[in-house]
This record gives sequence, structure tokens and C-alpha cells, in this order.
Amino acid sequence: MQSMRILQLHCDYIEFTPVKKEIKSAEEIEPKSKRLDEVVVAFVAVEDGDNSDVAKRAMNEISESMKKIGCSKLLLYPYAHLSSKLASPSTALSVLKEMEMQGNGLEIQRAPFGWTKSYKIQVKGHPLAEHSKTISAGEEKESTSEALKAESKIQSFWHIMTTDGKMHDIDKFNFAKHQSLEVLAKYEAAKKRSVDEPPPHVKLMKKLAIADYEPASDAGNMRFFPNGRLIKSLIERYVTEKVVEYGGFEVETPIMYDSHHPSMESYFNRFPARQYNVNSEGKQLFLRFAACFGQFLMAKDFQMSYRNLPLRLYELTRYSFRREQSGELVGLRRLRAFTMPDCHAMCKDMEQAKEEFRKRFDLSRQVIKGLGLDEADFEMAIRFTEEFYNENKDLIEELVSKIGKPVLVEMWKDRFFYFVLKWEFNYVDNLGKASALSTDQIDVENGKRYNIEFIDETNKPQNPIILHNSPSGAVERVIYVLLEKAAKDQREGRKPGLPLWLAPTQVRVIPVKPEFLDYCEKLTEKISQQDIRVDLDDRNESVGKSIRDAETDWIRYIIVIGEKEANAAKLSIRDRKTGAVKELTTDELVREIKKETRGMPFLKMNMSRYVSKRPQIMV
RNA sequence: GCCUCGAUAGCUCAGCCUGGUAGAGCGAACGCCUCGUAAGCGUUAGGCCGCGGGAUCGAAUCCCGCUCGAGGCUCCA
Repeated sequence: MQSMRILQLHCDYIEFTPVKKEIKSAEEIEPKSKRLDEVVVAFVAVEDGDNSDVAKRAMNEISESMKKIGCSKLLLYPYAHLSSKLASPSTALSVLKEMEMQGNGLEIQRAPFGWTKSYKIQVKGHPLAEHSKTISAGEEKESTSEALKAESKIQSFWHIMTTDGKMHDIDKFNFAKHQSLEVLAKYEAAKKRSVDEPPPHVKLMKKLAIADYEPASDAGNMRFFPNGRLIKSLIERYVTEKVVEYGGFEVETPIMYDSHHPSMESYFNRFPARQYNVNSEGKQLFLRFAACFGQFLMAKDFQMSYRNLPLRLYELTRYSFRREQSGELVGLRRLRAFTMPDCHAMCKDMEQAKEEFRKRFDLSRQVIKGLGLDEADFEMAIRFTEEFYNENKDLIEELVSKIGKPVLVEMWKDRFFYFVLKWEFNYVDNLGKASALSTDQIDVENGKRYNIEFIDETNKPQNPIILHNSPSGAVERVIYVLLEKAAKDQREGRKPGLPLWLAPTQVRVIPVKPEFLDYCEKLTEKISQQDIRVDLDDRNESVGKSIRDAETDWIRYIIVIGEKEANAAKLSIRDRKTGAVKELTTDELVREIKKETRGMPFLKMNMSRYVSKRPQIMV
């Protein structure tokens, strides 16, 4: 079958000079040089049989891909050498002219037809810069991004699965008791929502001096103040501990990769133009958008036996980078640079993969719970191919029944992604936006793609099935969820707060008068030695003011020291959770805090112990 | 990427419509008060009104362009 061939290059510039006529029917033009900057050059070979329908399709394809790379200047460059079944020159020229006329909202130029031209060209370094396609009458084929094409055609069937394993129509399901699930289902299936205010966590992240935008960087790259860094460190440590307990081995892989490395190219074709690119010494590098390929390339170099499986590799990626569309970045919900715990398990067969999948499901639930969320705080979605469902109903129904409430189901007629099964926990925020936290996938494709091998029982090499799990989701997103949850508490009349183990200050000591400072200092030191984050408000402010400041900082325990306490064993402790003042000895207080933070990591205070010594972070 | 909105003191914002000395609260510095569970009092310092251009005798204010940011759409491996 004949088809037009196109090689499309996104260029910094092209400069060409018509040298001499190549064929008799060449266009009559002035042989002048021309230079174009920031342009997409499409080398086009028109084949025998191409017609105006093909011209139209070709232009649609070109303009579509140019939209993706954000360029609207196009140079059509007749280039016979791409084909051996060329159309006649007159047909070719008329097809090219049709393409030029069609426009598609682009600024189009055309290099002269039929001339030998010398040219100088500089092609850009991003993965989508080079792109070839073949357009034929009747069908279309795109050699570099079939997957993308397929994605828009992919057929999904949406359902609700109840804990008894029954599937229900979304339209007929009674959401009365499952409002967040309804939001998620509508969000996913219909993509309908409309709000026009920033989500409440944005104010909170600033007020609590956790994080802020950094205008001197790129959008979606946040700065984290001491409080934010502390909270992130604690979450990171917690998730890592849990993954290591489960059996993960922590590794570290590079954050940038060569775009032209053979293992990268096929990955790119699925997910184009969504990464940061870095040029260095002629290499075109991109910043990783996940830990997958780092770990896959590592596993490829392992000599593995089936006896070594399942093998779990884990990395806390600080950072992963995704160049999300600017309009999609909001506070800490979605970032362009984020910290993703990413754990892969290589399994010898589907049986082992399923077993492992169950373990990781439990791990993820445990981690989410430790982070201060419970089943009521998120909605699960589970996605699978029809084939996988038919063969593995038991596994899917088991997961749903463990969650103990209905979940959203997406079923695909055919496998499009590299996985056959995926679930995720979604948090639905105050504005009805859903975002995924934990997730796990069964990947049946990348073992082969990356040439990862193990030797099976019969001494034959096999590709493992790979599970992709993040037990918590991005660390920044966990903070977003905790703050949104706090905002919800506030809105509904409860006191907002962070889990005690994550609070930058757990206890604050306030003297009634400066003369008690000495006593306060000794007390602060004593509590601090028990691995509790305690600070001292040594400013000469009124007690009322100090209490107020501590309350607006969400500090859980406030100890006021005056005449009475300095001469007695018991302390007056204001517990923010109840709002009441209670009397406890120091040891009793320490025990209470230890009990509530048991099993969770501890880090020392990340600011001066003295409130008067701290800069105000006004953002 | 498209659409909408925004940018004034360290922070949050008023002033802009209707052009004529740059405002408040918080925070900061200094001083007074010496205080018992959510804001004690006073004084002072602090501004290229995002950048560039235009019309005007005169611009924070009106017009044009740009940059940056936010929200929505789309997207979200």
C-alpha cells in the first residue's frame, strides 16, 4: 500500500539554499537562501497513490503533534529520498500545495520543489523533536506513537463493585452513603467539576511555614521551610521503614537518563513531552519521571534465579520530575518535582505475583493508616483488563472485600497499558478533586522490554512479572491530604491539626513571667531528652498572646509555668485536642506522648528551641 | 497549550471605576507594662505601586505589549 512518508523535526533553526534544479518540472523560483527559527521541519515524500485525503490527514497529524510541542511554525520540505515509490512530480507538487493551503492554524512555509538544496539544521533535544510517520489513504499509522493514538481510542467500562464482588452500573448505583465515591466516579468517568478557588491547603502550607512557591524556579517546584522539611523527612523515613520491613531493598538510581538509550525510546513513545530535558556535552538527557527504568536497568544486570524471587527493589525518589501542564499545578497536590517512594517486585509467575500483590495491598493500607488516614478518608479504584478479570476474579474480589466498601471499577476491553491490573487509593478533597495516593500494578510487559531475566526451574531464561507499588504516593501529596483533611475538620467545627508524630513542635513551654525562664529551660531540656520536640516561648509577651500563637501553630501541648508550677510536681498542660487544661507530672506527659507516637519515627526539632531566635516566615 | 483573573511595605490587603502628597492591619526594631490559658500599650523604620512603552501639564490609577503567578479547561504513565 502506498503512503506518504514524513520525517518531522523540531528545530532551533533551519537554513537552506536552492542550488540547482533537480528535475525539469522544478518550480520557477529565485534561488535565495532562507532561514527559519523555532520551526518544525517536515520532510515529505509523496508516494504514488497519495491524494488530497492523504494531504488532509497528514496535516492533521502534523498539526496535532505540533500542538503537543507548542510550536506553530511549519516548513514543508519536499524530500524524495524517503521513498522508492514516489508519486509523479506534478502530483507530488499539487499534494504539497494542498497541504500548504490547508493551514490548520499554522504558519506554513514550503521549500521549493524539484531543487537540489543545501541546508543547515539544528534539531532540538527533546524526545518528541524527532518524529516520523506514514500516512496512507484509508488508514493511518504513526510509527512513533501508536500507543498515544490507541490511548484515545481505548475503551473503558466503568462500574461500582461492592464488597460481595458484584458489579453495578454507575448510573444505577445508590451513592447515598458513599458521597466521596460518587465524586470520584463522576470525576473519573465524566470529568465534570467546577470550582474557582484555591484549595484550602495552599493557605495552610504557607501559614504553618511548611512550603511555598518559588518564583525563581519553574512552576511546580516548591521550597520547603524547616517545618516542611521535617515533616517530609518523617514521612519518608516512615514509608521507607515499612517497605524495608516488608522486604524491600533500598537502592539509588540516577535522576537523568540518555533519551537515545535504546531502553528509553520505547518508554517515551507512550508518554511524550512530559519531562524536563537537559542537554550536556551533546547528550540529550531527561529527568526521570519515575524510578521504574533506573530499577529495571539495575535488575537487568542482576543474575537471578527463580529462587531469588520475588525480588523487591525500593527507592525513595527525591525527585521524580513530570512536566505537568502549568494549569494543572496547584499547591502540593500536583508538582513537577516530587518525592515518590517506588517499590518494584520481580515475580517468577502470575501465582507469585498475585501473592505478592496481596502483601503489598496490606502494606499500603498499613502505611496509609500510619499516616493518619483511614478507610473513610479515601476511595479505591481498581482497573483491569476484561481477560484478567475473568481469570482472577478471586483476587479482585478479595481486595474489594478487604477495603470493606464499594470501589470504582474501570475495565478495559483490551490491554493498552503495560499492566493488567492496577488499584489506587484516591483522596477526594474539599473541592471535589480526586488524587491518587497508594497504588500497585501488575506489569506484564516491561520485564521483556528491559530484558530482565531469571533462570527458572528448568534452567530456561524467563522475564519476570513486575509489580509497581507506591505504598503512600508522593510524599508532598501526603502532606496535601493531611492539610486538606485538617481544613475539612476546621470547616466542620473541629480543631485542625497534624498527627502528633508529624507536628514540628509537639510541646511548647510558656513562662508567665521572665523570672520563670530558668525553670522553663530546665523543663524543656528534660522533655527534649525523651525525644520529644519541645520548644520554649522566651519572648517577653503576655501569656494570652503566647497561647494564641501556640494555638495558631497547631501545637498540641502547651505548658504554662508560673509561681504555682515552679513549686509543685504537677504541670498545667493545655491539650489542644480537648481544649482543656489538665494537671500531669512531666513523666505522665512524656508517657502520654510516647504512647501516641509509638512505632513512628522521631527526628529532633528543626528550628531553634527558643521562639525568640526564629525568623518569622511570612508567606 | 487554551480561557479567566491577578501583581501596591517582609506578609495580608485597601486605594484604581472618577488621574493631582502612598494607606491600614499584622510582622520587625526600640521603649513601657511583668502579665495565669486565643491578640497589653506607645514610638520608629520600612514602597522603582512587576517590567517596558503610549496618550496626558501630570499616572499606582487610562491604553498597548511583556514577564511572572493563580484558578478553570485539557491532562494526570
